Amino acid sequence: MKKIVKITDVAEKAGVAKSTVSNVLTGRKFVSDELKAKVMDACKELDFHPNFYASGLSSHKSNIIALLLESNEDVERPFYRELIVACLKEASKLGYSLLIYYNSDNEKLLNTLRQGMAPIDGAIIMSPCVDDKRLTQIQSDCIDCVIIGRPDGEIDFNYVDIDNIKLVKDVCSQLISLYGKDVYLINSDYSLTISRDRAKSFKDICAEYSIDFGKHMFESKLSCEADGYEISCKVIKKNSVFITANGFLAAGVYRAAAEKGLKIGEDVAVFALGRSQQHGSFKPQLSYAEQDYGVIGSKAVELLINQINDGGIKEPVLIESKPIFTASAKKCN
Amino acid sequence: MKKIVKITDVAEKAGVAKSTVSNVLTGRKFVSDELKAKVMDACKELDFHPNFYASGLSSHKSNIIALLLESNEDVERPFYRELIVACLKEASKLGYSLLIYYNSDNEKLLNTLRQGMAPIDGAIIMSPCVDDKRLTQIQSDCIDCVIIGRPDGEIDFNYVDIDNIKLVKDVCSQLISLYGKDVYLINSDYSLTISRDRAKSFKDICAEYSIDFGKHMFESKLSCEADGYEISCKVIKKNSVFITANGFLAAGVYRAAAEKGLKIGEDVAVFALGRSQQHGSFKPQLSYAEQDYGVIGSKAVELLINQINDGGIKEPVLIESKPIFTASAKKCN
DNA sequence: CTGTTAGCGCTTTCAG
DNA sequence: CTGAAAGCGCTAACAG
Repeated sequence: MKKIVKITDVAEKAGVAKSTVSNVLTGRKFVSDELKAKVMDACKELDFHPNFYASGLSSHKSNIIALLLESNEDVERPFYRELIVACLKEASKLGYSLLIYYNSDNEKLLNTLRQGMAPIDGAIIMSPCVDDKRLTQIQSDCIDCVIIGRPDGEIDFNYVDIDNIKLVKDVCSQLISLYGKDVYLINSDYSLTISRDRAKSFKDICAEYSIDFGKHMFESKLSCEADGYEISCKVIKKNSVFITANGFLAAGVYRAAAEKGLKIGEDVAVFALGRSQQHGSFKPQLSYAEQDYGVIGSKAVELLINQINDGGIKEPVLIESKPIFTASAKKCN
Repeated sequence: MKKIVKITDVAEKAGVAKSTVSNVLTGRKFVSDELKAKVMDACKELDFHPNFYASGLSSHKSNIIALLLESNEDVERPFYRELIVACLKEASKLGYSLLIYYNSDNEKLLNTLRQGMAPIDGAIIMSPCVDDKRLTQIQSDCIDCVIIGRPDGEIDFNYVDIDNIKLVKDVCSQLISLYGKDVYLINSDYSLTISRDRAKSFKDICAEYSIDFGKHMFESKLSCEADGYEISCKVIKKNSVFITANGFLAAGVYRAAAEKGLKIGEDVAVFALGRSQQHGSFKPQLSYAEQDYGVIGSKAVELLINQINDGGIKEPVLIESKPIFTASAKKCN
């Protein structure tokens, strides 16, 4: 075991003060070029490398950011793979390493956010991880955080989210212009902020086109095929348009249409906003919103590191997603 | 900013010694259940959480392992995505978090391995990252490491690698039994340990089947299509078998066969050991070795954490890969 | 700019 | 088990 060379040794070797060495290394105070060179030389000669824990203990800086993933999420999903790699690339571009916490129990996960509990300067939190009460509680002495997915309620965090409002608006306008005004939104559970965003946007559209919002918007707590079927059965007719929260609900619409002898794409248009099922298995192919998960990750990292450096600037980022119109809305092509 | 609660506060609250609190928390010394309970209660009440840097400074334990990726590697490749996720899952299963270093310059990357330079208990190193001289040099006061890919030379590190010896042996035997003994290995650069492993294995096969190793094994420094073409042109005939280091070389063999009017799969068999090109573009489809990158990652993590806990046990792990025989070796099906 | 000094919060040791 | 005290290696504050 080699003797550990410390800052004192360097100072001695270079013939300067210990604090000067520290100042050179951290760059926090001005040091003349001459002394700087001396110090650097001594560092090289002695093969000195600062101790991470010691400098962290006094400076509380690690150049590491964390990505917090809840244990109940399946990191095998392509979404996570993309997200992780994007965060990694962006972080390293900005001079940070990426520490991933996963699968530890969620309370521990959140404790990680307290000052000094983990070797991190900031953290990116996947939204399902956010237990609102607990976060609010921790928030007081918390490190910098960025949330992926819009946080619920009044929590004062920066976040990156899909621009659901714009997506619903764009998709609706497009479909209405081609199929007419008999458009329905089959939404998911209202407890999700995403559902409320979609509803809000749809309400605006309804106002614009004089559509009766109350009769054209449905909430499906379970977001299952059966719900999609049941809901659409009641209203489906030629030239109906269904915008569903996900593929399961869309599958229900497909069944309803088949039963009524309506052809998807020709007579009825279907569009799924979220991806929760193999879209490939739909016949005709299901229209959907394409998300660039990589952008979400890199934006989140960028935002976080800005926040770490510049202090508390809060400016949420919304990522546009791209509607892909396929055979299930063929008039759009 | 809330007052930071420290171990002293807990001790006071619980009415015990500071050192007792530490002993309870670290579990290094026996403490009676009664006191333990008192301490735990006090921790809860005061919402105490140990400071990472401070405990690291004295204990040098972080429960974090690192994955070191060289900057010149493209983490977008599926291989890395799989590897990262597999490491993450395995690490968290064993109670560790995963810190990924990427894109910093390689010297810094390696310095990370020194004791106390980074908040990590061990590291997994992707093999291309290993500058042998430097590693040997660092090795003396280095944290626990596992290398993915067999390290070159006499470096005393644990590693996880593909079982190239077995792969070549299996593929050769299979092909020889169906196409005959006119089998050729078009190998890549001998400076790679993987090439030497393949050659070694092929030599054994040659001995077993009385094949002239010198005339049946070729080294291609560039591993390009042109090399594959040139080399195979000289020897190709009906019932020849070509085992190539990668898809580029295989492409050359395809061209040579086409020129001689030999049908791939029927008259000539081709098998690519490594994946370095879109195998999908080959007609007929190219046979290849399928690797489970996830297994590589999780084995590496397992090995590393064993090493961290049990000390210096060194037992390299070889991962079997699975030959996939497609149309380019159709007799095998 | 120097040089000293006082921490950072925890672990460890050692005598009681 | 307690209690005091000595570090871990660095940063930061302050008087010179």
